[in-house]
Amino acid sequence: MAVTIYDVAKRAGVGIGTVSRVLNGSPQVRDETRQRVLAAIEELNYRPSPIAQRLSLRKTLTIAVIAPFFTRPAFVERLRGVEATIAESEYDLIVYNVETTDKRDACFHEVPLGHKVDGVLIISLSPGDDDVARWQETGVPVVLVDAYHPALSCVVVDDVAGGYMATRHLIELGHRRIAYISDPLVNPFNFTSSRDRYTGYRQALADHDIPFRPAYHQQGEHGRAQARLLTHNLLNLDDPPTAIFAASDTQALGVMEALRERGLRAPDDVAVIGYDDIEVAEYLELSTVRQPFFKSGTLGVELLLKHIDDPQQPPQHVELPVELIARRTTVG
Amino acid sequence: MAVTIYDVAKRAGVGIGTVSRVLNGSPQVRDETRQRVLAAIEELNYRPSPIAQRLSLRKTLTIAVIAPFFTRPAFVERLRGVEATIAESEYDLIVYNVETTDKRDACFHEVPLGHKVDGVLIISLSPGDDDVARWQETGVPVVLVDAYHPALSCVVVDDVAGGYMATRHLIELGHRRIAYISDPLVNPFNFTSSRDRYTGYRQALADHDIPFRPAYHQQGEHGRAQARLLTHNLLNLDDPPTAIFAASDTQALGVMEALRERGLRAPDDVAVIGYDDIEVAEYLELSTVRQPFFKSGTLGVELLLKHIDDPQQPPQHVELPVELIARRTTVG
DNA sequence: TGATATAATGGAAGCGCTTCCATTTGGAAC
DNA sequence: GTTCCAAATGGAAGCGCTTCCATTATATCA
Repeated sequence: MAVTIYDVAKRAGVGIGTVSRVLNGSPQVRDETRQRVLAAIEELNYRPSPIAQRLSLRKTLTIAVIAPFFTRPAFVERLRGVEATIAESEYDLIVYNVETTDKRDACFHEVPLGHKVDGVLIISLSPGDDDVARWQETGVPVVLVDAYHPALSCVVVDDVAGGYMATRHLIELGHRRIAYISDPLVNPFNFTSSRDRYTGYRQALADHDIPFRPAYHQQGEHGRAQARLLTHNLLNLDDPPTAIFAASDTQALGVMEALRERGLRAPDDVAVIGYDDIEVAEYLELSTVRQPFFKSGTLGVELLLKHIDDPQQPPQHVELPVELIARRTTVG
Repeated sequence: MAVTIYDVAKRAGVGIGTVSRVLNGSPQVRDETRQRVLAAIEELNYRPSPIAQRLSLRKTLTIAVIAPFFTRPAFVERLRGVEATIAESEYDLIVYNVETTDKRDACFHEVPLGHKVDGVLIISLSPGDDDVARWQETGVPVVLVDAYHPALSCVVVDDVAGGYMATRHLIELGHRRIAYISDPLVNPFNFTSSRDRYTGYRQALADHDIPFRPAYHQQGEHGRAQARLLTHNLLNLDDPPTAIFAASDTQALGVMEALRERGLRAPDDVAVIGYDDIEVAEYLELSTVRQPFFKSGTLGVELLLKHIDDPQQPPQHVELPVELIARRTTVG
């Protein structure tokens, strides 16, 4: 059926060991022999079986990415970075999309144990100590992107600084009544970014002697629709905010939608700033905090490959900078 | 090191054949024996090696998806459908992102030949006859989503009908000067959707006795920025269009941007309709043509699995319906 | 020219499974 | 207690590689 190394060996009149050596670029093959083998490979259109190689090498040569694709719009950009880096390596990329906590738990349990992959990259999902302990035992390296655990290599952005930046930006524009709309700070997926940005928000307020008003922090399920409702809550207050910081651009869209429904405009009536700098933010002239998605993906893979090469490698924590992008919805 | 089937066999006091039978749910194992084996598996926390299974079974149990992730925003939704369906099967999903023609050619050449996958799903990329012929020889089934080839199973939407629908919608609103902005009809990736929608556009015009004006068809590289420039071209005409049909929502954003720059509004000054119904279209109240992305992904995988199960399966061509979504930018 | 070191080569063993075939076991029927 | 058949089981072979070790060819030196 398929051409094997034996066929090539026979055709070239050599042993299979020699063919293997040629395949793997071993220097100890006479040049003339190498040519003969190469010719046989060519003539038979031979391709070594990756499965057999992997069994023999005791490596899977594949890396898994576990991510909540779709609950986070910016995910694609990160995945793109991941794919680009893996494509340059000898590894294959296999992906698991997590949209429910059940699937997450299943992935956390099975993926690193299944002898299926040499390493795991987890995006935006925070494992528990028990998960991490279990993974350590298997010896399969795990790297986190946009999530944190002290025992694992992580690539994060400084969301506290980002939250601070966005809030300070609004303060510097003269706002004092500043609201924050976010995902639930405590949520089943344990997404931490909303929480960190909240911390930055609170710090900025404190540093500028603006008292925090609990009613100005509205949390609800991620998404535009929910953010719209939360915004209406805010605008119904006796003392509505003059500026709203949304924990993501998607949510900022919901804010804008609510404003539109009330005939209000940004920034004149209410200033709005989002987070992520997703594709449409520029078109909408939405102020935001940009984070380096692509870069975080490439960096995550690079760290993971390092851990695969050298399992002794101590965990490394990389923090990527965020950048304030001031556009019309805050500065007019 | 790792626990193997031999360890389990020894522990359970049975032969490896029996362990394998238990693993694969063979009925011919005495119940008491099965319990003993199961217990041993549990105690040793054994997981069979997928690699060894695959080598033995002569199957890779993996499926490749080749797609231009990022040049097409709606891709994520399709990938989501693909992942969801594969996750229910015993297969793994490995992804290749194609952003250049070189990478595409490399993928087209190597992926189906490499003994790496049992099947290939290609999204939005049209292979040539030579590619297809080569694939047929290898016996690895290939299914196309959002692309077409007579010899392959395909899942497509009726883009001609979609283009027709959008154009007729504008005509019914009283427009006669209707422009079309699209990707280059002839392009290195051989994307066909712009071309098909163009065909629909031309047909609708013809059916309603509206002469086609070449200047009303503007083509340029995909993307918002380019569409914006093309729109300015249109608006600079002596006789500018009163309605613009953009081949994608992304491009429609560029159209809207250009209108905004000129102080024009949709639909009063110029009506605008896009294509795809991407996430933000609703927020922007953009009229558009919706296509079932998720469904196309699931269907593509289902077809592929069928071909893997039965290689004799003749190619099947599925056409999914599109739907006109009329919103503010056309109907006010 | 022969002895010896070195480079090149062949191929068995082993990676961890599945499966087939031979063998054993357990009962049913007498 | 036998006989016989079906069910249950053990384990060798084989999947297609890599690698190690033994062997052979080639080169070097005296």
